[in-house]
Amino acid sequence: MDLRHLRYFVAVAEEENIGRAATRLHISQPPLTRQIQQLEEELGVALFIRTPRGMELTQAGELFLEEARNIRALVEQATERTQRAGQGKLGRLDIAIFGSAILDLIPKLLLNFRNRHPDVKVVLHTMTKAEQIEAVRQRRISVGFNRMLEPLDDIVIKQVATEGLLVALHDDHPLARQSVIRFAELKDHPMILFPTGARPSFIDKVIGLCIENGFQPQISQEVGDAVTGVALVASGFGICLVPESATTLQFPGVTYRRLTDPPPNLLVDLSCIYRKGDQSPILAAFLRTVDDYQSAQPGAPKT
Amino acid sequence: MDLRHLRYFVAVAEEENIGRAATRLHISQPPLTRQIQQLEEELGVALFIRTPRGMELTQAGELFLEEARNIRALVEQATERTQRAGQGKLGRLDIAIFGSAILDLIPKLLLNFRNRHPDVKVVLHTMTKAEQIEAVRQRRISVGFNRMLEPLDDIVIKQVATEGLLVALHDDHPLARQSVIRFAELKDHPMILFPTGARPSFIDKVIGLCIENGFQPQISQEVGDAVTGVALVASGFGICLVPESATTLQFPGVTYRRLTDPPPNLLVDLSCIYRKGDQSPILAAFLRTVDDYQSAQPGAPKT
DNA sequence: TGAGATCATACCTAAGGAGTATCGAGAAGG
DNA sequence: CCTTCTCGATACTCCTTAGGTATGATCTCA
Repeated sequence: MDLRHLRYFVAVAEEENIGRAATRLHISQPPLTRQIQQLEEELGVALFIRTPRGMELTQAGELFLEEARNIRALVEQATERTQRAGQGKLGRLDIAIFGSAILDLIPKLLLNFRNRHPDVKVVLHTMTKAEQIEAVRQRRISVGFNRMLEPLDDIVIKQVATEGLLVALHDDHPLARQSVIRFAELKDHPMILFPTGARPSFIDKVIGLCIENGFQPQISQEVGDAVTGVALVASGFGICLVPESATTLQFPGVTYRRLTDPPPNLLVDLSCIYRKGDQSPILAAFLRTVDDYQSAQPGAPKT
Repeated sequence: MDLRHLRYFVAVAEEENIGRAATRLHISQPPLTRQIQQLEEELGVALFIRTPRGMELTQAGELFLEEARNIRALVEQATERTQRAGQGKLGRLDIAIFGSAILDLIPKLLLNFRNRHPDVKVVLHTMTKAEQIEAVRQRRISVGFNRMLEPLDDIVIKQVATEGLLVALHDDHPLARQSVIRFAELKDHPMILFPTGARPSFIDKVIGLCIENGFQPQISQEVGDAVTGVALVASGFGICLVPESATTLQFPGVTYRRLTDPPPNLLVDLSCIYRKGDQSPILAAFLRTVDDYQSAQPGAPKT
């Protein structure tokens, strides 16, 4: 049996007349007669009763008509859904984020993407950098977001944004009286550092900056992520260097101050990674969303 | 697209290797390659990623695999169900019966039929003789049961059984003391007759017999069916001639007596009618059940 | 009885599915 | 590092079979 047989059968059943059905199918009558005979022979069942006035469905034929319509609808739906999936409009996208970096940019990106592709299910996973790389390799996730990534053979790193560094201070902290602060002034103030774990990371950036400015940081506490760090600032544990996006966190008693040093050194990146050679149309659509978002932003990227 | 495409696609998806899939499908590798390409081209979607080790489904491919399996299962189910319908094992059978003649034989026939064809839905309709003939012509019913049918061009009459006549009497009735009764003895005893309405019918048979035996029946009451007639006998309205099968009705105060006259005249038929040329396999199966039932009965048919 | 439908049959053409042979690209192994 | 193996893709041929035209067989209806 063939989908053609079903199409022809439905036409004949609806027209109750082979000639008219043939016209409707844009073929001539004899081949249609033969296709119907063939179908009946294959099923071993009479689907029609031939009358002098045309073709009349048998009971079995009526049943088969229902089924045939069902099948044809299912086929149509399958092609349509598959095409949508092929255009990245239907399916699932697994994204990994790190600790607390979900602060500003990433929620906006996700929102954009979901508006454009409402039928793609976005699943978020929290992973460390090493876990993300492993998960991308094993295809458990399609995209991972992280900072300070180092080049790898099988993984593409796409810079999404660069952010400046701010100092988070308690309102009562002496430096909080200054509207701007030079990095060197941070010397001797107890400092909260993050994240613990995977190297190289934001923590190394901060320590490096301290050494460049001629001092060893006085470590008050090491914590897992920016949220915890800022929470400790609120409790008076010390100061904490954070990326700009952390200002979304408004803790009572915490103020953020800009650093006056020339920016090149004071920038930290946010990038995403994905498997080199990944052809997934959903990934492609997501990366397109990222690009579009960047070009819509004024102070943004360097692709 | 074609069911062949689906079959091939599923095989390749399952084997993850065109060569192996081709072997499984009993074709060679190149045509399979082309069919898959064709399918992808028609859908406008890459279903597989070609790797040096074989074929790997894309996300769209995975979706399409599900759909394809669905469709194939549905096709299989459709052919199977249609074949069963063609053998009269699946579907619906509309049967008409008259008034109260459902007394003995018909329930047994229906029970037999339902045991053999559990997936055929039997729908019973109560109709008069004329309604049955009309309904058979219009195909609202497939079979009708009735008595004393007269030949028609477009309808087949199949005799199902012949039954003798009995007299239903009240226990107190003088004739009830005799173990057997001659028909002529019924003279002058008030008689309940049925059915009213459509002619010719059982009532005419009874009146005919009275006249043959030299008397006009003394009509006490005309009623619609045997059940009502016997109920009136119980209430002392008179005697009532009924077919044998009415003995299933056991009313308090009612006894049945055999008539001693030679039988040929005292027989009444039960027949079924169906449309001449009706090819329905369900009808055929039902008629087969009737035949089998008759040949299983000792004192039965004359086909 | 003849005209008009309707489905079935006979025969031809050509589209396309399947086969064989072969290529090209990676992966594996000495 | 080069050979060999595996896998999918391509080129070309063959033959099945869907579709076309012409015609036949029935039945209805005027």
